[in-house]
Amino acid sequence: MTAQSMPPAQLALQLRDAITRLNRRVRQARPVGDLTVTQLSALTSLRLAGALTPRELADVERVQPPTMTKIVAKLEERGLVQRTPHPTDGRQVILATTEGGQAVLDQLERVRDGWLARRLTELSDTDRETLHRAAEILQRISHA
Amino acid sequence: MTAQSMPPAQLALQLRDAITRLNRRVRQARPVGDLTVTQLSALTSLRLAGALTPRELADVERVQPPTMTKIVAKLEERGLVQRTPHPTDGRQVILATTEGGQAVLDQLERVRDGWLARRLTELSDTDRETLHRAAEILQRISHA
DNA sequence: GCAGTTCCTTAGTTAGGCTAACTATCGTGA
DNA sequence: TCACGATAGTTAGCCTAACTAAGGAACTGC
Repeated sequence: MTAQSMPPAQLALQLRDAITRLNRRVRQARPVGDLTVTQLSALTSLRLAGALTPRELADVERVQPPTMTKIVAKLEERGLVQRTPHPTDGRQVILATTEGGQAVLDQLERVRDGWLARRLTELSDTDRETLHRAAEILQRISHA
Repeated sequence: MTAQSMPPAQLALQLRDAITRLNRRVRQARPVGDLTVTQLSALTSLRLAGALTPRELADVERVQPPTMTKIVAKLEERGLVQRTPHPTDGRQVILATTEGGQAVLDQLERVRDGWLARRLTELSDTDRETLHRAAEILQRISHA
């Protein structure tokens, strides 16, 4: 079936099916240091940005602030992120990765998303190119 | 960045990022009759297959049997699926959609995945074609 | 006919999401 | 200047969704 003959509603179903199943699969594989996909994602975003407030990190991760409070609490428990008070605004907190957090991400650099990466290795260049373009589209959609 | 210059490990990261975020978004929108995405997915698979045992449905949905027990329990509570004993094997149960379940799916046919479908409508034919091909690849991967 | 296996369920845990409501701080306008 | 609304973060409580461990019931093979 081509794009011309597939209406958005049907594509939505197929796409949702694909992402929910793949999401389950990816979540099953807990790769690095017992961190979940969600925790790793937050940690990665934090390092990428350098330092963020919880609200900013919540916005980046597309979750509500209380959810980010929990995620950050888990990461802090493990000593992977650090909270420092904002220099001028007493309400705000600055989050940053610790050396331990950097180490975990460095390890991630080496291990990466093993299961998914292995599957991708088995694909053709064309398929990988398709997935790459699809990922860009989906990221754009998610931020709409 | 093209497929040639993007190694599988990096593509895996990008793809994982895209699907986890989109998954969060899709889960937020509870479309039909108070059913969750997970429940709808199971119900859809069940109708597609006609009738399945819980184990088979769990395999299709890529969850562990206890998880499927809970999902089926919720669907049964709402009268959307029916359990009948296996004719010869007393351990097994046969699951099938009820008329109510069919009705919900028919309604779904009409409403479909609203939020996602709307986003897809805004895309170009080329982008939709890309997503369609990507979904096929991802579905294949999830079952590997 | 017993031992092992399979199927399903129950029980309990954990992660991750939400909303509502609270505390503390900030900023501003009368 | 100070009272009050707005903002940042957390807490509390609830839900879904996944897991593992362990159990009972039924089947199967020797």
